[in-house]
Amino acid sequence: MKYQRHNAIRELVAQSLVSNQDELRRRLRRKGFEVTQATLSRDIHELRLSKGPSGYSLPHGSGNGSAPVVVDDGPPSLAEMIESFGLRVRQAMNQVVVGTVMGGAQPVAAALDHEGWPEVVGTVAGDDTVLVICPDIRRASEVESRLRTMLES
Amino acid sequence: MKYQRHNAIRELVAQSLVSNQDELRRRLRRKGFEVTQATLSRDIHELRLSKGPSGYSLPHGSGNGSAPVVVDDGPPSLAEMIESFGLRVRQAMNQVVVGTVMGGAQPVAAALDHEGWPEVVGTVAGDDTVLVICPDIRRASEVESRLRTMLES
DNA sequence: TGCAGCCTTGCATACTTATACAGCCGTAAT
DNA sequence: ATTACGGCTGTATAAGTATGCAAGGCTGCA
Repeated sequence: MKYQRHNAIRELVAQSLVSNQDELRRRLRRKGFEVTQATLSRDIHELRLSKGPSGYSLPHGSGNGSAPVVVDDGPPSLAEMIESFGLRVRQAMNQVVVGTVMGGAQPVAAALDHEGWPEVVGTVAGDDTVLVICPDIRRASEVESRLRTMLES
Repeated sequence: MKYQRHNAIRELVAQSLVSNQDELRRRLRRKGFEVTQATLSRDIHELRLSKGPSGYSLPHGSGNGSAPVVVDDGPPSLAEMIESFGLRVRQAMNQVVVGTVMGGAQPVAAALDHEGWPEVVGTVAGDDTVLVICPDIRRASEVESRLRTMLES
């Protein structure tokens, strides 16, 4: 019976607005499926539905609503990156330019972004150059010297 | 302060797995935003995030579950691009940095170029960052607020 | 027939999210 | 300065969702 119920749920969710599990329960009952909220919670989990501002919806694409993103825990330390790939660091106005070995810009920029420094507004990476944008000249100096320290360590 | 918090939330949700509002609260605290779960509930509502098997995620396309059937008219507008891919907008001197989801920088920059704004001297796109160069600080502010409006819509 | 293993479900309850309400703060009009 | 209003927030709590546990029902095997 479970799979028929799953189909009914998919259908209801696709065609109409279902705001919560109790509403879903009542609607299913009208169709002859009589189960409790607990079961629906499990069904929804199995069907990988997601809940947004407009009620429940089917998983996106063929996979699912949101890609399997990596959990935020083990940062590849910026210092290591700079040490491995960095070649030079220079400041220009509110910008800092980091030269790296060929292909090193991307990972360095990513590590820098990951660091989340407030002095960094954003980074743009080419092949061997990372452009770091800072809010102003003072903070660019700040960033420059910090990066330079890593480079020279 | 609310607006910056929204940016931070978008970013966290795009880049990592956020399973619930309390986890979000703890992560935001590390970044300097100290608010309660109630506020986050409201933020999430305003940002129209949805929650699925893999945590919270950004709105899909321009709408969510219920797609407002739209006719395909010409090239996607900048506003749509920003809405789909944009995560944050910040100004630094005469530059504006637009953070996007991975891979979103290129299309956003293209749409921005296509727009032909006189306040935009040029754009450079990385993987997830667009650097917009403006003639001066005043016009950068102009551009920033315009983009921010699109982002917050 | 009796038993073991597995699946599905309901109940009770823990956990998570939303919201009514009130306080605070800044702005604009008086 | 005073008052009125509106936005943002925290507190307390209601509303909604997930899950440990145990019961009941299959199936396959001795």
